[in-house]
Amino acid sequence: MHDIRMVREQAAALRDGMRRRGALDQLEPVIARLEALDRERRQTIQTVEEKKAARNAASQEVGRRKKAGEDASELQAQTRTLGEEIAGLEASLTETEAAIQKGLYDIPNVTLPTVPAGDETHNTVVRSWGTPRAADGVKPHWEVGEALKLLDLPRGAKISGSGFIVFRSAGARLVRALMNLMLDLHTREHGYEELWVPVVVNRAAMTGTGQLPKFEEDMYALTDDQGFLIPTAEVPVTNLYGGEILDAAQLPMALTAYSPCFRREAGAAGKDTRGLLRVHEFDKVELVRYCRPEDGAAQLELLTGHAEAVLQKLGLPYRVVLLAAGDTGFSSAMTYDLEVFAPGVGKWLEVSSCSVFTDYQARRANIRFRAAPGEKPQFVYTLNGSALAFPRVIAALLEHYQQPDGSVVVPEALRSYVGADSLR
RNA sequence: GGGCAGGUGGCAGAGUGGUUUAAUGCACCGGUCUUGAAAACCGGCGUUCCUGCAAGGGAACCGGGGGUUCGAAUCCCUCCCUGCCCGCCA
Repeated sequence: MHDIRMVREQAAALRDGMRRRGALDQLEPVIARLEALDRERRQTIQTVEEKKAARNAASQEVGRRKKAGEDASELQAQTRTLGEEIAGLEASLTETEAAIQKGLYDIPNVTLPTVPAGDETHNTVVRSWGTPRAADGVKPHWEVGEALKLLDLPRGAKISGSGFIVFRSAGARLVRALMNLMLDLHTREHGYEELWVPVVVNRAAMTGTGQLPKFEEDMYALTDDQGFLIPTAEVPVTNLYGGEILDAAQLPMALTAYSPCFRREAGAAGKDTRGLLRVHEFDKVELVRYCRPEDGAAQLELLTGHAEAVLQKLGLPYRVVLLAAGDTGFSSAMTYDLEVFAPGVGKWLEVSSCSVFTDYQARRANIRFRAAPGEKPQFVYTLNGSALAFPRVIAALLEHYQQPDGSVVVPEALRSYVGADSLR
């Protein structure tokens, strides 16, 4: 969420940001309305506060007279009228502020200057690592997975629905191995604190990271109780310090958590539905960082490197894509996608999305820090990235390391975790 | 799920309708004193919003929301959370 002051004082930069996302035409009415609402709000506040000051003074006078045994009924009646006027003005103020809030929720973050303008055709590959394997003869992961009895897709669909995966035997162990490999790497070598968090969160948390109110239809909601299943550990982890003021010494903060992730994928029916490419429940290790504003860009490079390190450990060829403004997520100011090559399906698969949100999320979740004692609190910058999402990594492993005899070689770094050199 | 007790500033902790601009202590910051430090003393000590070039002025905030009243931390309703007891349970 933007500060209304952004609309008031930096309207040109805001409009330019929306233009770079290709969203200005759509959002211009929202911005114009916000400008009007802001003027209206401030005017109402002035009036209401004058009346409140008058009421406060009058009420005190009533108290004084009563104490002195004098009559105050006339003054009381006047003050009552004042109170009624205040109530009316405050009701309209509440409406105005709700409208402002709603408008602000509709405006995405402004991307950093280094982000190319335009739609996804302007995404740029900034670097790549490893050599993609030639596609010939490589079977798609769902075929290998079923042949080696690592996956049981039909039974997953039976007990839960399509898009819910059952892993079994070495496949199940592979999931656990990936979790341990990634968490060990991030905690031991990258300095992250490990968290284990609830997968059910409340509406406030979902709003803090920006999933709500705009993307409610993509979330699984509990019916008998309030609450949502998290679509990513970003939600509980980023909101961990919501409403708090941190000490400067705590920054940068680096947190990591494994969690299952639940996504309805509304509107994505029929797209990449085979195998592990797009599922409703999957596992992921997430990285979250909080930092000072001046460190935002550097911290994004650092975080992206931590996600890349997992792919390098696994020996999977990948590329780093800088998303253009129009393809950058709603709350994000700059995003790198990590795409791993899966020769069986012949596609680059997105296994991570690393973003810096500037103060956009922090303002929503109200996460601040005090740079020095006595200074005013300011919003932190938040960052996050998957490192990594499991299913597509598993798909890439089953395809990239596939052998002519149908077996799959386990990459070195994973062997002690899986307890085998190859899956056969 | 039922009952009881609570939720006040960074922390502790007063305050049950009107000089409360929320006492007091601790912590923290500045100063005096000191060679330096400690102690002592003096001063400061929150967040948000509106207004103003500024100095300043004003408003709101005692778990959230609503109500009663001229006036609410204080009374009422409701929700949330914490602790304890009972019940249930992996």
